[in-house]
Amino acid sequence: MQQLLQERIENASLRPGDQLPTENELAQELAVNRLTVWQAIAELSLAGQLEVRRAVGTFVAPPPTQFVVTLGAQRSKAAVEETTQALRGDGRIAQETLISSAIAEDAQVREHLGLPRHRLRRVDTLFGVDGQPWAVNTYWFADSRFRGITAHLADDGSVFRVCSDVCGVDLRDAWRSFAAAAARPRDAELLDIPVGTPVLERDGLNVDADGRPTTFVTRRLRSDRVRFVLNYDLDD
Amino acid sequence: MQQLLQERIENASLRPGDQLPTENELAQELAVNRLTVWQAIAELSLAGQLEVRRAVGTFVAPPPTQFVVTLGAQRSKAAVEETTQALRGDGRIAQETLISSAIAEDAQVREHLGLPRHRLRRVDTLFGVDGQPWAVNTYWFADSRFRGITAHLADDGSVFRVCSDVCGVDLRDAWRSFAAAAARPRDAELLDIPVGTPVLERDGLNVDADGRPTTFVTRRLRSDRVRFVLNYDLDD
DNA sequence: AAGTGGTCTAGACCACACC
DNA sequence: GTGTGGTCTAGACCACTTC
Repeated sequence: MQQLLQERIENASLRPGDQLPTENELAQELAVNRLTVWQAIAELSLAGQLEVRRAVGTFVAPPPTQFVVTLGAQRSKAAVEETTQALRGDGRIAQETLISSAIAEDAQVREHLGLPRHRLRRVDTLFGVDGQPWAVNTYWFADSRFRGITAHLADDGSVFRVCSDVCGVDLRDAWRSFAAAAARPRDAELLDIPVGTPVLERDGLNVDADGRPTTFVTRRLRSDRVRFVLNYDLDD
Repeated sequence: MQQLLQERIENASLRPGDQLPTENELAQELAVNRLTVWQAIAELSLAGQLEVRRAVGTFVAPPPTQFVVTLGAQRSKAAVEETTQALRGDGRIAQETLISSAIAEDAQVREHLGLPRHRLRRVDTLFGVDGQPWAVNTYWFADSRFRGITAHLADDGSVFRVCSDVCGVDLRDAWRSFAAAAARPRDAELLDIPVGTPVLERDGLNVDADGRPTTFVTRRLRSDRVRFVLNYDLDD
């Protein structure tokens, strides 16, 4: 029934922005319970096909308009922070605010960083653009190397900027990885999206000027906001 | 209540693989309705934190073990099909099967391909590894350039292989883009996942030997299966 | 105040995995 | 057969937006 309802809604040839009948109307027309209608709509909403505005109505969602971040394919320097730069060039205001900073432990991060004897610090931040939440970031690094960084981050939450300007450590990218994931309850709250909504997870390892692994970063970006592009050089 | 329930489950210090109490037990213990329990579990399941085995029980999901596909950062030739190659090197059997092939239209695809006067063909395939579904692929190209391709695809669903071996067109990558998306009902059915589950969407434009845009490809990959890595050269 | 979606209860039946 | 999760109904109350 739920599936049938979804197909009906899909095939109703509605255009983006169109409003659906209310849940009560749909329930009556199709002779099903309103909860059933609600569940069908909730699924399509999670799938990004419908936009539910509480106390207003349910609408066909417009296709997402994502901001495109171009990845440096060849550069190794200065690729760090390219998102912020690109946004600035687009006339937007990017801001990173500190959420938490604490000593923590994670086996996988340790493996990436390769610092068996160091205490690790985990710093969480929220990245926003024009006042809207875009990403939750988690930074990992040896506490000893950036001692006292938390105080600075309270003023300026941009971790890489503090690493560079305050601590004098120049970072460059070693690698980055991309995957899709579901928003966990904590992500969901910070990003203002329902639990389970897709997020784009971008992990990365940064090394210092001597090539030693220094920071490991996980960003979880709202999938409706960002897309990454990798351009290939065609003149080989 | 639902949120409270989720927090309880999260903080219950359960290890991956542990089984939760049954829905009836949870409902009774917490004095809520079983439907409420079910909804809370369904959300955490969508978020990838729980694994529900129908008629068996609900378990704490193990962290995903994703296959890592390394992106060529510098190459422009032969990067096409690198996933298949990497899988083969890993001893896995990759297979692509034709789902549909038809003349179709899409404004955005047309913009990418830049072929205003050609009829476009859309080919859909399912990419599987070791018998498991991994991705749904959608290929777009000028029908005239690959006329009669459908018959060949019925035998060998690997579109790029047919383009090269049968049609004699050598493709290379111009760009690729990465985003997270939610599985639509059709994706969900083919990939054997619930609607709304995160998928990794990888679009790409391929050009022929002369650099002319030739095929546009969208892959939607199961997020629990694949992750892409971009390595940076460090010797500059 | 009226109407919308969000959540919850109580109860029922079903499909499925496992023994 | 037994117990699991999956779905559905009927009815209720709530929070929120809009007028």
